[in-house]
Amino acid sequence: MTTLRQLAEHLGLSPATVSRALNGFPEVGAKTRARVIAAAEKFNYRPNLTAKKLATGKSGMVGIIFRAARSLMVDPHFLEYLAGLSMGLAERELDLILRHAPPGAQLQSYERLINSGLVDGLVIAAPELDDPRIAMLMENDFPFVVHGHIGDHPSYAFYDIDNLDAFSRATQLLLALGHRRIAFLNGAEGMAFSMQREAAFQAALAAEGIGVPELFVNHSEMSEDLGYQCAVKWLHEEKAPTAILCSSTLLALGAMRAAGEAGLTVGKDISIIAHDDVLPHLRAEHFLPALTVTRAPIRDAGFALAEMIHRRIDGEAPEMMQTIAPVDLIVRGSTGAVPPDAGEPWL
Amino acid sequence: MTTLRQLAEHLGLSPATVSRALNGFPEVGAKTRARVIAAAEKFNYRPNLTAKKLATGKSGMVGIIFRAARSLMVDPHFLEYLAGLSMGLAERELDLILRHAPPGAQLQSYERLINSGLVDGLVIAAPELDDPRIAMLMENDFPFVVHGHIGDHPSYAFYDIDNLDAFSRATQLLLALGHRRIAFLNGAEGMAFSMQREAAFQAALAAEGIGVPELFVNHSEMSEDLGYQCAVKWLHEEKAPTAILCSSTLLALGAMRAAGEAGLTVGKDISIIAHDDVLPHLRAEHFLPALTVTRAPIRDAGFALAEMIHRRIDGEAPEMMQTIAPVDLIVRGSTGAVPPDAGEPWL
DNA sequence: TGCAACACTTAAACCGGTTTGGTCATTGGC
DNA sequence: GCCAATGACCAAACCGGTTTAAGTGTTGCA
Repeated sequence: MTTLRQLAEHLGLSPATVSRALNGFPEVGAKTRARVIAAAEKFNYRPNLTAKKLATGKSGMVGIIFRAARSLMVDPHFLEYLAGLSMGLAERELDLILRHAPPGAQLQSYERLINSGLVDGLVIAAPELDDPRIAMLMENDFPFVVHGHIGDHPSYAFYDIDNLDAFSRATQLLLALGHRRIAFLNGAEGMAFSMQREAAFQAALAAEGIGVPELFVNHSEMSEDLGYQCAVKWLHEEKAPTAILCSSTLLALGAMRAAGEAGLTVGKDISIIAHDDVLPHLRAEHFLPALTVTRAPIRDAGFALAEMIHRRIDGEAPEMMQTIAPVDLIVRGSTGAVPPDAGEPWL
Repeated sequence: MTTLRQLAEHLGLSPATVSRALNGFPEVGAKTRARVIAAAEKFNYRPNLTAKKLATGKSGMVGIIFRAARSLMVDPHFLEYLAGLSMGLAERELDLILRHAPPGAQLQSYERLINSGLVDGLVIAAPELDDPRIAMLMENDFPFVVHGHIGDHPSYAFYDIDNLDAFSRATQLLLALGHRRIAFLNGAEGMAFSMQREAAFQAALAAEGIGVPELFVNHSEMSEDLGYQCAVKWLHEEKAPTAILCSSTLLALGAMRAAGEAGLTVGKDISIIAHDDVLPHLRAEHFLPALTVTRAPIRDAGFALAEMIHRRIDGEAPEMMQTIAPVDLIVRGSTGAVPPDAGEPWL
């Protein structure tokens, strides 16, 4: 490993000049700069990032903390999110440090990470109401960005999708097809996005003058078998739903399995629609029948947040960085007109 | 942010003594140490990791590089692997830095990362025959561990599962049930594990005096729809397989969908068995029927590799760290005796 | 009492970069 | 021809820890 000093000595220059030459400072002569760059190339010189960081005070790294149990990490969406984030950061020559924190010690983990000076900024996900992490970061004036948001005008930088619009339109589509008994396989209780989605769903139903019994709104993590189990239960009810709205394609996959098993043809006997975060290994368009979805690749969120945290680290104000991304509605074969004899609403 | 020097000044001690007191050196007086620790606590002192790293030469970080296109990152298994790794590292107070590299610039990315001095060690996955990354790391004498292995006695530290045993036993189970037309939905071509698995499969068949046409051994990435598509194709053949062996539960999920669609009852008309890396959101025991599998949680690999890289960084020799983990065979409902009229082997 | 050994503590160098505050030649204007 | 401005470079301080080598002050033994 070549050091700056070795390079300088070899060139008969001072470390200061070499440093400036490589970092593009104007006060270096053109031929000197050329010599320096050539030598750096030749010796395969890479500045020691640790030293650089200590000198500049910038680490060039952003942190992300995940908790293990019952959380994002078991959720395959997290991987796509991480992929986008990581690729976005790579473009900006930032590194991602991924740290695990036990569920009990969340806040403490964040504090340790920022106090250690290891990272310039943080990316956090799944904000809660009065999130203590956010409060702490604001108080310390530490740069961070959030995936998701709560409230109308939070004072932090965030990226979210338009959950309200997505689930309004999805519900309206089912209503327009004549469905009156629409069940909802939602995400985990208490998550911001779940709440937004349910609000949209309920509002769309209410606009049509109908409602849904609590039984038919399920909150759970988003996995295939939880979707399946819940759907099985619903399909055994006397007044079974004629349509199921799902917060995730994984839930929809389970629901479709339950429907098939119950002898129902999806898209005809029962309609299924889901929100699709786009998991490359499990694509909605390859479901059978192809799944009608509201679509917003979660990888995009990662990309966007990478850019945001970069700008935040550079000192830009968070108020300019609040994105609510639009969501596409893609109608495919899994939704169809309600069967003629099953139009009775529950409420 | 309190610094060591501030702490020292406050205590009326030199930075050297404070540093020693906090790091447990024996030459510090007991009462002095107590005072120092109390003060550190009080001021919420956290050593600046960057400075520490520069001084000691150890960064306390290990790196993992993933490539995006067509690779692990789209593979949900990677997430579980990452979870295990990250949790294992956290226990050892090591951090994980996750870097993305474009498919074309793999080797270069590894070189940059180790030259920058950012990480003490690397974890690499999916080794290839004569892997240039491994050659480079060996040459630079840089600590690294590998997920998977090639050849009988590689000279690096690695963790792998016993693919040969797993796929031998899986194939033998199907043979014992009377199956003679067994197709194989394998992982991507050229991957070490795919090759090992196919070798085991072919050897088990050969031991019974039978074979399998090339058509019925498919290599692909491990996703639900690729499994589905391939299985559909197979089930339309005149001499369709009576059993399908899968390299992943995702492939099996697709195969089961294809079977159901073709009107076949899984476990009776057709048997399906898979290797299960244990994806928490998609559990084999919740398939319908429950999936017979060879089982080895990939999260365990992450844990094990975290410990290994820690020991490698501490200077331990790689020869002592070569684990081939056993695999469980769990028989469930997706495998059953071959149907009476379909026993003819292909070859 | 004198000297060595021992237990603590400290000053200063170091890790490898960046950055401040010069120095020394040129160059240009008048 | 003189002085100031400019361009190109360098010495040294700095970031915040660790570590070596060099003290201190106290104790133990002759």
